[in-house]
Amino acid sequence: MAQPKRYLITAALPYANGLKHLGHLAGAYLPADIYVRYLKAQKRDVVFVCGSDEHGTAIPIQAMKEGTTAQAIIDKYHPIIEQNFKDLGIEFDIYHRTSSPLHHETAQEFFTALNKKGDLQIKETEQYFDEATSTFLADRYIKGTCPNCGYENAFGDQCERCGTSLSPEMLINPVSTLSGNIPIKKSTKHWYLPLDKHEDFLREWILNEHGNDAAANEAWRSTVLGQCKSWIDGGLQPRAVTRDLDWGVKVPLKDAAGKVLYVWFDAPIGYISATKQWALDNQKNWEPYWNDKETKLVHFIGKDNIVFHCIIFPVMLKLHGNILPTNVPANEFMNLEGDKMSTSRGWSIEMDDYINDWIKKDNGGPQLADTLRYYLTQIAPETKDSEFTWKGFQDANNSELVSIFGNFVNRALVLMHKLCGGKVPPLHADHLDNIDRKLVEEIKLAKDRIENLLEQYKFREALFEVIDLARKGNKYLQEKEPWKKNPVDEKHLIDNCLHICLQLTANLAVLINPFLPNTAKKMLYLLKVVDKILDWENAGSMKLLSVGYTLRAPELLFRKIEDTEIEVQIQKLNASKMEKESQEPLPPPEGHSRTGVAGSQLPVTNTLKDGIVFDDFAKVDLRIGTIISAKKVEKADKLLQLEVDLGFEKRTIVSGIALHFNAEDIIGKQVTVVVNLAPRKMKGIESNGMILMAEDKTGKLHFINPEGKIDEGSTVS
RNA sequence: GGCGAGGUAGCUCAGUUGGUUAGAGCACAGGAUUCAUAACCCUGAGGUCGGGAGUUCAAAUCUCCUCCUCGCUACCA
Repeated sequence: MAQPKRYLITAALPYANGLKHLGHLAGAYLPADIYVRYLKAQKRDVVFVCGSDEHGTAIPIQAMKEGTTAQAIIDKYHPIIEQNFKDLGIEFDIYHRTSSPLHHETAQEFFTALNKKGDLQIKETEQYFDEATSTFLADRYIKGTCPNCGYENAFGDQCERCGTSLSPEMLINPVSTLSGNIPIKKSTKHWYLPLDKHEDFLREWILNEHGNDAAANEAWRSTVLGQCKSWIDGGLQPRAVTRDLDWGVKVPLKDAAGKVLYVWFDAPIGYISATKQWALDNQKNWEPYWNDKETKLVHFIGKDNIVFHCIIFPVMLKLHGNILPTNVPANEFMNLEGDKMSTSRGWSIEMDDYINDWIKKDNGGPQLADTLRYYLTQIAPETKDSEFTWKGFQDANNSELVSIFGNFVNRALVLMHKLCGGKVPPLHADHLDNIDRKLVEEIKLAKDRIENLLEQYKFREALFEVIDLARKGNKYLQEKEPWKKNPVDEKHLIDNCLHICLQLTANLAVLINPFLPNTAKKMLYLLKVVDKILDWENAGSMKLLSVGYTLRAPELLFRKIEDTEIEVQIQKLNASKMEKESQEPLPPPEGHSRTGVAGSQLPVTNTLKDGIVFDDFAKVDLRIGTIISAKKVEKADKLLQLEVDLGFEKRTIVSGIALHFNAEDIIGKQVTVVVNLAPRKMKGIESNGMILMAEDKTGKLHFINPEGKIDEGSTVS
């Protein structure tokens, strides 16, 4: 297949409302960086763009929580995240931000182009409106009681306690968080992207052109294809492009005051505006990167972003006349020590934490950035969710980087100093044997294999090949045993062995460079050669070092990581989790953002419901009953169908507690029942009443029942 | 419940269109060695390929059923 004329590589825009963790790094930024470094070593025309995603409601809400402004929030996190990437060797050509004027213009132009062509639909809907502040309320600005778990401070889009997705209409007693008033319904106009009209295009483009048996094009990962298929088959809906909010890119129309572009619409356009800014900074033309069919566009993302990069953004690009991505090598998720990573639950390692603990310390430095890059690549969730463990991190460093790779390089240099006077020895071609020739051949083969794997985004395997080549070097040294050779009679054998080992070392520098750039640099220093050696075309060559050249004294590439260091980290992790858990109430166990790469951490406080008078309470008829039968409701995960003996009658009650109790375990239990609640049908079964449950801070449910068994039908007041 | 992705040695994972005794790395055990960060090198043990049935001369690989994990979705008063 012909090589693309140029590449545009993107990594998901981090949402600028907080720090990013190692899962994000492993999922998108690191593989993207490796790919880009490889392409650049190949001297291909490539631009690597990224930047902060700074719009959306989570940011002004974060600002409210911290008692500051949205602008202050993004100005705080944008530079930190940017610096974190630098410290970890993620080298973007530009790290832009969506709050920049250039981005606003670009996004507005994009919207206008689609709108003028009639690609957008306009719909009027009723939405909650706060009369006190004269604003339509975004989902996040409405609080109310969660219909699922009864939590009083659920947001209009999601309950932060039980994790249920909501819409503002579902909330009981909705309240505006801006004024505290009860919002009214008011009609508002919005623009929609009719995704349903593009189903045929998506089906053809994704499933046929990039399906498993795609002949000419790149086949996408099965995880990505599967998710796309699931979305398309599920039926696509028109999606609102605008919303009522004052934080974001203003809708560029006269009759759209108070409206901004929905963050999911403007964020991916951030890739384009970043490219434009890069072009301005470097006196280049950005247009071919987005418009010329000979550009290869690749999006590196985590799996939570698949729908945006494979379905929605491609539709936008197609309508706008841009090129489409050639591939979207999304990674799955990386768990941490047996549990999902989550900043809000304190179960994560932020990039910032790692940098402070390992890279900035005296014993760390850039080599420990490489150790992290090594381990994260080795366990990259390319085909399924994977798991970060501190023990695994230590093992990867100690038994692979130190023992195999670092050790080989060190042996080669030490032996060269001991046996060859600190200079690159000559090669005596007439004395080469099969073992020598085989190793030389292996170096060339390794280069080809690594190249192929990288082109297929198989970073884990590619990295293994580099280490494996170092392993072959160790084996070769063992077979040759130059330290046992007679320095006079067998000098030519010593020379040949060390000559080959040193050339191999230089090759290892070239091959490891995309993965561990700091290590490659250090190797160049030891070998006293210039950066140019790292050009990919040099891999496989046995002429990288000149004969007779003096090299530097050996230095260790990696240090060992001690058990005590690992213990400290594990303790730190547990402490952070405990600390978060002691704060009430507990954030939901999961939840990934729909636009950026990170879920947001949200403030939640316990507030009391409004006061009531006795008569209000007296309306509720509470009775004690005994569960006499219980069975799971078909086709529902959370529902149990109960029969409750209330003394005066037996009733069927459907209760959403199946995730907490087994049907057979609760038979005979006494419960408190609201008996005068209006009947309601669920899954075709009429429920006549409601079982009262208490929920502890871990989210576990408990029955409310009398201390000892009492008569059914007893009143509660 | 529906859809999607997975379930292969203690751990992390490979296994192309079904074909000889199912592979690798790490960890582990034994041996050898000492140039090297007690590192390297050799050898070995370890798996009824989640479970069951079927198709086939032959199945980790195809079909059906079933269990478990993850994601999306439905249900949730």
